[in-house]
Amino acid sequence: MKVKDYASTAGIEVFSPVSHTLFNPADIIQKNGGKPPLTYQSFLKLAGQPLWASSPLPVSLSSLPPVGDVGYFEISEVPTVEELGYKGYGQEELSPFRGGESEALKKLRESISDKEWVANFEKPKGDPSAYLKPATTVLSPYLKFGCLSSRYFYQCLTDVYQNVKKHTSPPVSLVGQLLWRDFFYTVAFGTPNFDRMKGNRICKQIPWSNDDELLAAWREARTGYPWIDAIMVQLRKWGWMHHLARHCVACFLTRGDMFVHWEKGRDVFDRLLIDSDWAINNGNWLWLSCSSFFYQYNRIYSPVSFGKKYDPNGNYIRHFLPVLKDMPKEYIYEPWTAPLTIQTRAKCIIGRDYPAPVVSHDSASKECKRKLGEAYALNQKLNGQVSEDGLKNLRRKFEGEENQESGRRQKQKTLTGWLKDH
DNA sequence: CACCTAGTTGGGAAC
DNA sequence: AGTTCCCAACTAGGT
Repeated sequence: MKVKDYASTAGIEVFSPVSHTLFNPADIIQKNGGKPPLTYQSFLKLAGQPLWASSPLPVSLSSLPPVGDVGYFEISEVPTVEELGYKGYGQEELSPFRGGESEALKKLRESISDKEWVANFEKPKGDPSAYLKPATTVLSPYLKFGCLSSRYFYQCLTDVYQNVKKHTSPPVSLVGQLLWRDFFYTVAFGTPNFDRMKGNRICKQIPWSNDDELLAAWREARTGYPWIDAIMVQLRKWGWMHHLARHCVACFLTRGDMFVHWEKGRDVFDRLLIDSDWAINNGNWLWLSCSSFFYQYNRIYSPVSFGKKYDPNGNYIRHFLPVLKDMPKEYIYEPWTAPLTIQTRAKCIIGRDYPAPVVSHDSASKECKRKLGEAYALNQKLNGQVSEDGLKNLRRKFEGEENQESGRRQKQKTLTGWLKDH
């Protein structure tokens, strides 16, 4: 199919009529003076409405290329799972998600058929422990492989929004999720060495440890923290887990507990996720490791309480870690605290049937915070980001706000507390 | 009905 | 899109 034919059929601009993304990253970067926007909000402002979105969806294409017409390349056989290096996987180990465009469109229609659900969608409010019916659309693998067009998805969502009274907005809405995807594509496209720490101007330089033992325990789902290990089993078996579940394990590997380099975790996700996408995967590892975009390194996901608040009974853990299925719910998130009689009754002795924790979250997370604090201070010094004058300005601004608010507030915030929010 | 106590909930601040 | 601690406010039930 010729680009011009498609464009005239679709009634859209001749430039980039077909694309993997909603916007052209180069356009956004150009609008921003040559540098990619580094916050979602600034990205939204630059992006605006996509030009093609006001046109009706193309209902048919004038022509399709003959099967096998791929220009200079020969079509080769689709490699088998074994040929791709995934040996020893039984049928029950395979992802429950089927591939292909038909499946993608079926899933899309199912997802948008509940208009109220679409209108009220708010990420990250979904339940990461929901596995019978995931809290999100699970359309990411189809977007990644091009089985589903992000532009078509966008227009379908716009149609739903037009037929409801009110709907959520970016960043939390469903359209907001597509925009997150374009945000990461744009930054990734415009940032040299985006996929590594060294030579990457937006990445904090942090002296991550090189502990292969800890990395292996994380990768192989034997950290001793059932919430973490269950997520890693879901990753291995399904190739997909909920957004917040990914947050928990990424935080645990890097800045939360193990202090292992985010590039190592990135490689594992890249290999095992069925939706792994270079820009989005690297972007999220930069985010979760507090290397870029997000810098609140004190906010650490608890490997115990985070999952518990969604799934107090531990059903998710019981499903993905059957060895713990008879552990009483009082101990299932911290089985090493269960008395031996309970462990015996649950047929799960810690240290024999299921590992003891490889790190103590309490001390490990404190140590991580300390190291991040040091690394941040060093980065600041090296980059000269906060000069003496800059600090004075911040102090003046803080005192100004404090005076304005002191009338209606009894307690005073400290300067350090305030600085963290600004 | 006043008063007490234990337990729960919600918001703010520190880390 | 963090967790924990603390305290005020509130509830339920008992005396």
